[in-house]
Amino acid sequence: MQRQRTGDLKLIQELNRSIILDVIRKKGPISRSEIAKIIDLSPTTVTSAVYELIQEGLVYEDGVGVSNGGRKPVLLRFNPNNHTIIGLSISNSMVKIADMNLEGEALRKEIYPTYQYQGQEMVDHILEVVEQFLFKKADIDNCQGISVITPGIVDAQNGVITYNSKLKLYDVPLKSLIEERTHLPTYVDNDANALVLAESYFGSFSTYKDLLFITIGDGVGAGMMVNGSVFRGFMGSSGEFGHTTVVQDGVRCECGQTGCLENYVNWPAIYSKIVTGIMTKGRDTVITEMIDHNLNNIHPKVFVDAVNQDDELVMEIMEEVIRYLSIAIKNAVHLFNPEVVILSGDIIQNNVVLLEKMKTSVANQVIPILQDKINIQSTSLGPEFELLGTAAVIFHGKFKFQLS
Amino acid sequence: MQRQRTGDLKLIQELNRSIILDVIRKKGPISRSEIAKIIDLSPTTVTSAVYELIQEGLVYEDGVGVSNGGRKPVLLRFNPNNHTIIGLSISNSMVKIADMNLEGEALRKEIYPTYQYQGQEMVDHILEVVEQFLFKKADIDNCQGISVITPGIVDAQNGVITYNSKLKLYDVPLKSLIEERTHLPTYVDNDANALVLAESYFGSFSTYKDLLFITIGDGVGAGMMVNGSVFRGFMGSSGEFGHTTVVQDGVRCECGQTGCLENYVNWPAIYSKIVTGIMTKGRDTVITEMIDHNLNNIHPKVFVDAVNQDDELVMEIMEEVIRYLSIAIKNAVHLFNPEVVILSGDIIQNNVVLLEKMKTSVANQVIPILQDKINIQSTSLGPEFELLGTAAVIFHGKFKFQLS
DNA sequence: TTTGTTAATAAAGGCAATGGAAAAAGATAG
DNA sequence: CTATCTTTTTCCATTGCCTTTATTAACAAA
Repeated sequence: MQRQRTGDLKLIQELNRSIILDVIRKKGPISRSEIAKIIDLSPTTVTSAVYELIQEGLVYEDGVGVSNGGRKPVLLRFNPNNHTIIGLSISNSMVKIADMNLEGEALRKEIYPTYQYQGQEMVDHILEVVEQFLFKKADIDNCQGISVITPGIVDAQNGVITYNSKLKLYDVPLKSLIEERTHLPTYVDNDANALVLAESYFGSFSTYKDLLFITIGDGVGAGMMVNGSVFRGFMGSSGEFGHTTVVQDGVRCECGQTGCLENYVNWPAIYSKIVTGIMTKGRDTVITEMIDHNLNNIHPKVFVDAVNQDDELVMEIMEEVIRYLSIAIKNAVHLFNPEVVILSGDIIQNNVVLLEKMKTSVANQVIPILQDKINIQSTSLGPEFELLGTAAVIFHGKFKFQLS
Repeated sequence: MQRQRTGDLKLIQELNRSIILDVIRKKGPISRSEIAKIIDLSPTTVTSAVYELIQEGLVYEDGVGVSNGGRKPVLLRFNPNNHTIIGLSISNSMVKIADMNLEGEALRKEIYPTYQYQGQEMVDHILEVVEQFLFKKADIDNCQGISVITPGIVDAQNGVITYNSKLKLYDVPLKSLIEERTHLPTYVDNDANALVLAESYFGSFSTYKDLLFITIGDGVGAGMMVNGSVFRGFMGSSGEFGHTTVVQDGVRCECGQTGCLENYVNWPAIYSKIVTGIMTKGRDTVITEMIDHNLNNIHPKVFVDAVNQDDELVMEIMEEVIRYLSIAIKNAVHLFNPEVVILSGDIIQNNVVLLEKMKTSVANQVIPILQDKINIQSTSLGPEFELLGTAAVIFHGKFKFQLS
């Protein structure tokens, strides 16, 4: 049993600073006195906390506001540019590394393919990328640390990649490996967990406290935010959403089971259905033109475009995806009752039709009382979502007060 | 957005007191100096905190321990008997009310049938029961409050029963209704949520921080403990585990869907399968003797006894229950990764066979890395589990430090 | 110019934890 | 049995953070 943190004076201060910084980030520009009113702290305390935050370079004064009948308020803003963070996103196909500010805006970014590396080769590749990147970095001083996110099961506490079958990474202590080489504090987390944090810090869902975040790509994963903090599960393997059973005695999955959601809705599944439609069944579809008769050109974007053109074949395929996905989402909603379900992945981007149909489908399947509360949205993170994920993890670890 | 609590000296004290009380409860009898060592607080702080706890009657000194080479330590114990709590458990068939100490041991207990009451009649019945019970109670002074638990969707924050279809209770503000009449602080919570708390406070699972608690009775519900605190979901409707889809196009459920878990594994389903086996199919089973040829005598205990006698018909039925339940549990485990899944309900009690088979079945269905970590146990709460549930809710609300 | 209001800061006081010293109560070596 | 060392608990002065109560700054309205 990990020891719980006890209370001392430092704890009060940390907590209050964290709350004040949060208010400035979310509601800035804002005056000291308004902060005091909002969170019910004495003006004096706010003043001294803000002084510290300004010293640390996290906050700056930015002119004055309009008077409410007396002295004009001095407006405070969050300053994301005084500290940098290094984000590293590992996916099956590539390694992205970037130097960012505290809002996840990239100052410099590099992308490397994974060269089909697996196991130790992959680990070496990652370490090499980090070292090379740091070598070119001017000021290490303001760097708050390195944040690594990856699919698979991660022990975030110890910074170990426990299990990633596609990259063949088993019990890789990435945190210590990177810290040894760089001497920078390093965080390692699961990608879906990081993305749900990012939605909360940088996205449109900052006011929500119970989120279910679902990514659909080569695999299907989920991240959960519960009572305002990421839920990782006992071994850090929560969110194995892709292996929800949606068909009894369905197709075999590499996990050893049959009928796993993943095999019905991930991109390879959709891709192969499109190909089958075109080649085997000789179906007429707008895709044939869009890809210039080259099947290798079928990418998620093509799928979405076809949906938006109301293509018959693609709509059929999408209906099937929705059918399976909505069963799994429905079950998760019954267990979790999140305030919003956020979908992400290439086939979701700009796909309003899918979102609407999904919402209807889920609403039709849940218990009556939840029916009109179902809220399914697309991710608000934009194209650099992985980087925002890494930034969120480090921001959370460094600047957010947590008891445990 | 509900305002977050800011830090002051009172917060520190509350936190430390709560931690110290917890240590004494779980590890007592224990000396002041050992507490200081365990939680890394200064001995001085422990002494003064313990002084307060003794003043409040929550802790008492109980003799001295063996010396470790110096002065003998004074041993401290948790004193559950100086405060009382009133627990009220509402189920579909009865209302239980009891006067208890802080460990959930009943001093006085009364059980009323529900008389098929529904809606307002039921509410009046509950209020009547509470008033009558309080009327006979000698010392109201030490009473910490009233705790009500009930199936269905509950807004625990505001103490409102949002939705209970069987008792036809919709948006009943029970907390205010009871507080108006009794002037005692009242807590209202969902039964499964309360039971998972009880497992953590009074059961064998106090060291676990991520629990999934499943009740099987007339309905099927789930309570979840996440990072050491109960997870209620956005509207308080988390844990609607009974409406997980386990069969496509299965039997119709009263929720409007088909194939809900509930209809395959709850007691009415099992009961009707037994009756069908005996009456329609003329199956030979030990049950016929056990119930003296009267079908009304078929109770969950009979089912369990038959299982333990390896009765063919009953084993078939149980295998079916396990098949459906394990699908749902498997999905939940993938999403949640709880440290342990706790099963409760009449058909689970003393049913080691079911537990073992369930464990095997779930383990065979989860992703490889989880296979040997699957931990499924029977509830440790004993026959008065509802009362322990009510006690846990009030104990948690009154004596457990929480930030939010 | 006077008066009233809002914003920010300064000084003093309250309070919880802490570290050091001391008291209480034994253990142990000789 | 005495002197010394340990362990446990408590007392006291100190530290540090928040709050209350002025005080100053800056402005609006009359």
